[in-house]
Amino acid sequence: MNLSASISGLPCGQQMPYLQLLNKEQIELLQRNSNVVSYNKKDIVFRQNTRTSHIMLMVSGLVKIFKEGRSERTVLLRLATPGEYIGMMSVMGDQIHQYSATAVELADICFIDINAYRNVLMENGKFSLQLMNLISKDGLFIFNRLMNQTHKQLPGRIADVLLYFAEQIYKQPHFDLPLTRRELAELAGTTKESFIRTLTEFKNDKIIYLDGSRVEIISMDIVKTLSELG
Amino acid sequence: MNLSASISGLPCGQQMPYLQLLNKEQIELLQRNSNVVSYNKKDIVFRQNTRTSHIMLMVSGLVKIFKEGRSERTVLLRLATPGEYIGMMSVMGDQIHQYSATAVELADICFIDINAYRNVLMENGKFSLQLMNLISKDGLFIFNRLMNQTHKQLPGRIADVLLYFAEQIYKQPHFDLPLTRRELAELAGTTKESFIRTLTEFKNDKIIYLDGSRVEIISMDIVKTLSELG
DNA sequence: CTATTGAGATGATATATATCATCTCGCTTT
DNA sequence: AAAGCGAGATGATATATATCATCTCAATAG
Repeated sequence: MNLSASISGLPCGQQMPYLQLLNKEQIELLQRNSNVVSYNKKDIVFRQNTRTSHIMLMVSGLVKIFKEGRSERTVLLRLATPGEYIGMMSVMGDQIHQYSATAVELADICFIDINAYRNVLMENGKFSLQLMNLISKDGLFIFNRLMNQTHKQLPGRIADVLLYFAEQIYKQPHFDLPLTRRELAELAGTTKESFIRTLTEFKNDKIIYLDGSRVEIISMDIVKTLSELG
Repeated sequence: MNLSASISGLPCGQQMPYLQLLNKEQIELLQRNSNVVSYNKKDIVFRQNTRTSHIMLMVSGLVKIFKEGRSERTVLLRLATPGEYIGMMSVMGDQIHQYSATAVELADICFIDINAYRNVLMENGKFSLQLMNLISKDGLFIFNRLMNQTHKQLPGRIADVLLYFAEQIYKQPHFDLPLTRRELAELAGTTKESFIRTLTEFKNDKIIYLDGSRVEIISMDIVKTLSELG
């Protein structure tokens, strides 16, 4: 855990999904066994191949989840936003983190003791089923992203990245990219150079407005078509 | 559901994972609400984009799970063997099958009523946690496969396919491939031609013995090295 | 205040692998 | 028995994108 991360006594508050399915005792149990940790930009939250220690829930900020391979090859799987669990699949799977996470911007993350959480799961079937639903959806999502990477070519993948920010992260067609070109390339499954080139083409073709990290999608239709045609 | 599939009255028997965590009533509830269906080679078990209807558990045989894209592009995700659930992530996720499944060889599959199964999950926390563990592992597995496809080049991916059969499916270095070259290519994320070429190179380099569908891995070390180097 | 570093950008070139075109062989169909 | 068909195999060619090489510019460091 990074030294610059600071521990605050705040409870996890309202960010936990399906909180309404828990009773008072269960909520209190979780709150007694959780605390919020703040991470500065670029701080490491957890590292691939380390043991899982807590359930982690995003309270605020933005965190990138990525898989690091030998020799620089890293794949950016997704960005996590407030209200999302991170590393849940590894916690529930084989207890070893299968990917790493670092803060993209100032982020507060709620750490919940695994045993307390498991106890709640054990005695609350509805909550448990909903968590299963979340894990499954999360799996299917990353899944689709990787499938697209494998079988779409560049323009389609770049379009996917733009749609990801517009639809999933910022929920509007104008936004500032929170990542470097290199990271964006890792998200699209390509190289920095190829990413830049293709994005520049989009700009020249007036599909998007582009200035530094500022992006404005001019023709959402064309972006969607590019994504669909692959 | 395919016409040539025949329904037998047999219960799912001993194939269900973590059966020992269930009590007598729970086992009986599941057995009353399940039946085994047989599928012949090439029969469709379920089709992508259809609604999920049952929990499905492999009793015997071999089934391929794949994603079909427009224009022939299909990706073979994995093969399912006895004791494995199929389509579980979709059932627990958004209730729409995200991929298709067909029998590769004669297969018996146990269909369990979703509601009965959910009831058991709701009242049995330990069983529920184990299922979460299975779903998570399944997700992590397919992840790794797709990641490898995205970031390894051909020889590494072909080596992965050989290791998949040797280690996961048949658990021995000599086996008969149950799939056509085209399907194997879909499993490796490449084309039939490229797959054949690379496999032939392996043969010429005496890394494997190859005759039709018969494969014998001569140098497991080299195959593993190829897989690791990507 | 100069020097260094890293991000962004763009052109030239290399290369892995897809695509296209055949050919054979065994099997099913008529 | 002839004809058609799909799987496997192999060569020739095309092409998307990675790689390598520069250049600029702004930010950070000494």
